[in-house]
Amino acid sequence: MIRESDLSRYKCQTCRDKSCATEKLGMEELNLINNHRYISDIRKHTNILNSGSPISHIIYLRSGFVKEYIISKDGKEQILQIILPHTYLGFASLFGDKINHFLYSALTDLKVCYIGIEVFTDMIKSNGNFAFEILSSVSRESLNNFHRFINLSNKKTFGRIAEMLLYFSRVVFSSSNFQIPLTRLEIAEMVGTSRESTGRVLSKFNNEGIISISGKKIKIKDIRKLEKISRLG
Amino acid sequence: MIRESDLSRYKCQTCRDKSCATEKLGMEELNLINNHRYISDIRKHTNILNSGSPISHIIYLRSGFVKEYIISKDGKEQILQIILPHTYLGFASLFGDKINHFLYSALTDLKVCYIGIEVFTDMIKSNGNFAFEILSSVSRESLNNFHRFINLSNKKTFGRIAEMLLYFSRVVFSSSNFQIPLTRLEIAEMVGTSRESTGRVLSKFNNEGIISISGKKIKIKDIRKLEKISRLG
DNA sequence: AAAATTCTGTGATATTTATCACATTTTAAT
DNA sequence: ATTAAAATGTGATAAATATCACAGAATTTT
Repeated sequence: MIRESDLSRYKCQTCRDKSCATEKLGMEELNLINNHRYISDIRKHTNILNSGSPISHIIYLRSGFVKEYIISKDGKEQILQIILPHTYLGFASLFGDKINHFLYSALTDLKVCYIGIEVFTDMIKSNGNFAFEILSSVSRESLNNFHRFINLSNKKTFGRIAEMLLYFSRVVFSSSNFQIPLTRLEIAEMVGTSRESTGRVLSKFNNEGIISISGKKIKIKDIRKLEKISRLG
Repeated sequence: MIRESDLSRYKCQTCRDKSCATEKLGMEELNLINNHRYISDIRKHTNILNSGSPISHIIYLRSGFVKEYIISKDGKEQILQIILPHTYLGFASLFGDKINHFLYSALTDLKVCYIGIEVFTDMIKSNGNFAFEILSSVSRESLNNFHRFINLSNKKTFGRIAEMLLYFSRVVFSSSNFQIPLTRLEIAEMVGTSRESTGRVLSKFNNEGIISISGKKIKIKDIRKLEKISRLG
């Protein structure tokens, strides 16, 4: 781990405009963060945070994708969301009991920054506007997650897979052509079906010309049809 | 609707200690709220807020129960949570787009207070500690909801009904003996099954001596067994 | 108190989807 | 390059649960 304040590259200013919660921060505050962070590279498949561990740092994801998940009592993984670049990790837990409630694992190689939580808690208490911004972003995000989850749970397998494809195409990659960083089993864990069903539905979509898929490379060919399937539930 | 500041009963002080988000407020702030609220009585089955409407007031629930729900594209209701007395309604939406995202309907007769949202936004911006309190309470609550939801979705019908019973017994009524303010259909909408399955499972629990049920009156007789069923999924 | 509406229970049936078992392919490790 | 391990596809089967149809209760309205 490298003390970032010594380096000239990767200043926080570089990340500020990427629509993260800190985009409304002033220069002084940005410098404060800049002086209290550590950068780190994390390799694919590494476990980042464990459930139940106390939180000492917020993790800012500079590049790469992370899965947030839990393990249910019967040992199955349930993926809750994919954390995207220029987003924070573990923010929501910060204001509750300061215990991390989920598991995080790197889906790809990552570049991250660790920022001590005191930096944030101090700024929140001293800067009302910043507090309000954070409050907005936390509640918006949790509302989004909740909605996505409700949506999923009202759908049958076909609708779920369709929605997952739209999610990756729109939210994660902003492209109809992408390489999904998940195995079939992980997709299943994300939408709440079995590995086999996931594969079957994906093949069916492929045969019907809705998508073309080869391994993890996916191309969405008929987004209207996919939207329709997703709507039907 | 009655301007409450004219009355001496029902001052905000009365509600302060009921473990709501405002329990850490000072006297001045409490008075501010006190001077900017309206009380209202709402009858059972009344719709309180519609999805999509802009939020102008936070609603503090002084007594009674409210269901928070959405209507999915195929017209089915999905109950998200039961709002308990001495809790706020619509708080989470306040900090995002200020649009209400859910539907709210009175399960029982209610006593509520309407408080203009500016009162809260002003206090948040001027009082960092209050902002932090609100932040904590909002994220804790949304985390709870999320967890409850994830838990449910990992279970089969038996487990879901068991969990629902435990939820009412522990969280809502703090008693093993209660009258559930929901129809069978609403229970089904809450746990994500069909009306018929709900009834069947409830009868089965009754026949096995785990609960005794007659209409909406429920008594939990074997909580250990219920917990076990809920755990198994 | 009667009528109307809503709610509930029950059996039969259809649908959906998980599970199992095994062959094949792909990816990672030595 | 070879071996080992992980991931994927496919058919057969079983399990879970929704749906339908209707009768009887309970609740609300007039």
